[in-house]
Amino acid sequence: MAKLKLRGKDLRNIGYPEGPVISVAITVMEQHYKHYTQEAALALLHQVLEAPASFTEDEQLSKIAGKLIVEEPTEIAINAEAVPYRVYGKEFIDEGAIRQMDYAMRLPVTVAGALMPDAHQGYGLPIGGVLAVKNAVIPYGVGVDIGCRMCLSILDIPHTQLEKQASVFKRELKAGTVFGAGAEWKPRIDDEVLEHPAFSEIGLLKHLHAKAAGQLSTSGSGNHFVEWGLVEITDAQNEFGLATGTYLGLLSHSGSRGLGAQIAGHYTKLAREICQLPREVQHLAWLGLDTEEGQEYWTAMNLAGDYASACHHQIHRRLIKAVGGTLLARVENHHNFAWKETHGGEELVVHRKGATPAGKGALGVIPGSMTAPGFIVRGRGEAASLDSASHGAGRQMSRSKATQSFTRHELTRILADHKVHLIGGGLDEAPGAYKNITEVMAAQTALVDVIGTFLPKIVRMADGVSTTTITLLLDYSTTTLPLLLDYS
DNA sequence: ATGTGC
Repeated sequence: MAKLKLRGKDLRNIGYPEGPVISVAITVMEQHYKHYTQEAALALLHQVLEAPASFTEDEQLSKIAGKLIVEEPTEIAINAEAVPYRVYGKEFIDEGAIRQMDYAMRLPVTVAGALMPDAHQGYGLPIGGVLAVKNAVIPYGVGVDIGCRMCLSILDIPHTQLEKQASVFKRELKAGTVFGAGAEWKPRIDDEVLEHPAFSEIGLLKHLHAKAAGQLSTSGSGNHFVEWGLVEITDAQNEFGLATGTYLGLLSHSGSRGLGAQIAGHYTKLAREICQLPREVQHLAWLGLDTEEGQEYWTAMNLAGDYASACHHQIHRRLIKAVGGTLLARVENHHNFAWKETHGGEELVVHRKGATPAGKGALGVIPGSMTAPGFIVRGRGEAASLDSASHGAGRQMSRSKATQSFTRHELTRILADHKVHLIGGGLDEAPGAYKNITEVMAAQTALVDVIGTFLPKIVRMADGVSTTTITLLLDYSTTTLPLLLDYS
């Protein structure tokens, strides 16, 4: 019987890639499968090529499989050129955010994007980044706090009561909210969002139901807040049918708490396994919208959005009831989310990571800071911004830099000057850590029209002490914690 | 942003 003779060409013909695998395969086959016909040898080699992972235990074929697994291109290339995109308020935006956006615009799935004037560096997509992609969703294009949103209630209580009855509003704000990582509201609240079928359909969500139930109506930490303030309606043609003038308002900013954070963490890890990208863009790993994983993320993301909304509604319901008010109008909008939208005649997935939806006529709230007004806005539907606007003033200083730059005494002075009462809050959230909201708004006059403003008066935030301090205090005694940390 | 770990 003729001895087996293989040539590189034979292997390339059945799909073998160029490289060392060719000679390794020829050597292995000619030494250990020499009694095989060429046809049988090539058939076997084809099997190894199709599923190298299933031959890793084979003494001889594993040598070929090993080369194939190593050589298999695992990294998805990004484009050399970025898709052009519009930057609003470029003079306010740090280089890091621009660099991240430039990278995002080079993904093969990217179709369009824009950068909002409050942009700053984040993980993967910058905060303030808008990214429209084809048939995929990027977990870190949405962000860790899925469904983070604003909710404003305008009440029928005369605005003068806020000063006259300040102690009542302060008391109820403290009694009706709870802040901090891991914070729970007790006793647990029933809400129909907890009955959502996704909680029983997706394994991860089954596991998270108890956490979600415990944290419903809580506010989290960082830049999250609940505040009483003065609404000034300036547009006589407002959608609420309200006369221009001053109203009492309740404004909250928070997201999907541990539920959303766990969903984000789980699916971005999964995306990074499935979609291996160059180091610079590894956080932008996506899930195909038509894959099981992508569909699961989409369902979970939407659940986290509904949950974040439910949290706001429960907080507002509790506080409005406590002060005996009636709702006149409400404005609510997500600013960390992805939507299926049509742009330029194409259905795309639009990620807004710290960006306010501003399609024509869409209402939203863009907060300022503790001492600067926020804005009630109506979207203008500007195509170049992909129907988006900023989600706030944006940080001009990192949390650590802000903590080093200000003293508690200075913060107290600034708050007093603006007649703002702060419960909790850290130096990392000091007004000076933020960009000038007036300048940021001026950079996006093409994106939104202003209907009115919201001026914070009684603000509650998480206690902004260092993580180390919290750990020490927790170790020391859980029961003394509220007293030690309450700056009010 | 979360609540605990390259």
